[in-house]
Amino acid sequence: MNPFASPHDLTTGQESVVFVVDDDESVRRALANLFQSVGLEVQEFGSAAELLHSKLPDVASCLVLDIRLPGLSGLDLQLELARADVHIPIIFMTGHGDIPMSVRAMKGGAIDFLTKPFRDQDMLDSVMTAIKRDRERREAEKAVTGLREHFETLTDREREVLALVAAGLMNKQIAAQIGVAEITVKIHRGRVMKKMGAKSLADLVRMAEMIGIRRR
Amino acid sequence: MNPFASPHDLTTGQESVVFVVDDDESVRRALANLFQSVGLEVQEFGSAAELLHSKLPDVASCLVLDIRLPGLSGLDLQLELARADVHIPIIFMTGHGDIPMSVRAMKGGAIDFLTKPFRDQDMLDSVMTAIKRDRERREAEKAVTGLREHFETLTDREREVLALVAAGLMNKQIAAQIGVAEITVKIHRGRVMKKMGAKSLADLVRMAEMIGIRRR
DNA sequence: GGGCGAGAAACCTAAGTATGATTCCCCGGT
DNA sequence: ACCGGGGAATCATACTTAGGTTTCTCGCCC
Repeated sequence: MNPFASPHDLTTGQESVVFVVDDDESVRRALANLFQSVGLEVQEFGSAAELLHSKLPDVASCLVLDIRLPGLSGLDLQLELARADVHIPIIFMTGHGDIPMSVRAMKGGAIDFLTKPFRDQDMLDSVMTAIKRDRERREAEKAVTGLREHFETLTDREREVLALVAAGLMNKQIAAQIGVAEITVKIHRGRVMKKMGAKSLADLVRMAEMIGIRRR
Repeated sequence: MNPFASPHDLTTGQESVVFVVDDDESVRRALANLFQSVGLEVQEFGSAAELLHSKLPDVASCLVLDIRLPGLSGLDLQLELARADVHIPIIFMTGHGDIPMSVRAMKGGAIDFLTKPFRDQDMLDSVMTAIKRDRERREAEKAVTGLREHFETLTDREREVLALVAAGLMNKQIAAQIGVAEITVKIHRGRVMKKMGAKSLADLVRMAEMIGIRRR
């Protein structure tokens, strides 16, 4: 073992993990070696259940799955993850797949569907693409989550005002619409800006867009 | 022929066309009948070149392609269309395809990849999905195009001011940044609002987002 | 009592409009 | 080559409206 080994991905300069799910240990080992050779961290699983029951680290990652697995198949696992709202990119491998399978996998959002035997480089390319996509998705998600947290701290009235402000109404119009004095709208509005951490109205409008606020 | 035949899709209530590209005329006729039976308009082509050289109508539509075609293959055509920035949804059919082909097609954005023989209903489902997606894409595109047209009428200065306004700067800050008096900024700003047809600052910010305006 | 909503008064800043004027530059006509 | 017009940018003055903050006061309800 290399004492200088790092948990960080030397290729991308950021932490990332590849989850390998295959019932054949020799295949898992071979893939693990391949990924480790380019500085990627690897976790191995022998079945879909094993992966579903483990707690996945919160870093950019991807799944490398055999289609045929004991218990849940790779495609079943893909469906389960989607149902659980887990959007980790998936790369499928198969020795005996068919076209409908590959189409189903790709429609389900898979990054790639490789037929064995495949070239190591093809697998690496797909994994790199997958991890890059996951990193981007995580960043986007993080931004929205942060906004939503701030949004949670708003009172009902403040949310109402936010929606109308984002819709472009003037304070007096908002006041008429919700039946309060204009000064009250100003106070709510000021609180909304502070709570949301918006530095300008433009900022606030963009935030409202991101968390999908619209007037009913 | 039904004298009450309409150019409008009876199923979706909106005009739409299916382009069928296959070198086998009997296949084309069969597909055309299938699509017409549910009220879809159909145009047939014997080769990729035929389709590329014809002017496609500007309505929600999709492509049904055989992978194997004389001249450009279905996959080549997909690539050509993407290069030409034509984003019409594609459904592939094949009698002798393989997994890498289907994966390539799906990665290229295909809606589906059907192996012959397929059930009529599967084809219809895919076509309906494709047309729905195209209609949505067209609507989104139309909105952005309209905005861009308005944006084109702005002078350089006005665009500069728009970018800074959308970034949330105050008039005085914008004035300092571009080295003019605050009153001048106000004038530009007013013109921007008028030319863009924005009814409020919130409106303008959303427009700027849509056409991808950001401060350098 | 404390959080929340509402609001009055006072005050200040920011934004928007109207009018008029100046300068620069390009374009077309003579 | 000379002249006039028009668009664009700039700015001043003068006002009006909108937005925002602070302080204090109520009323409500858990």
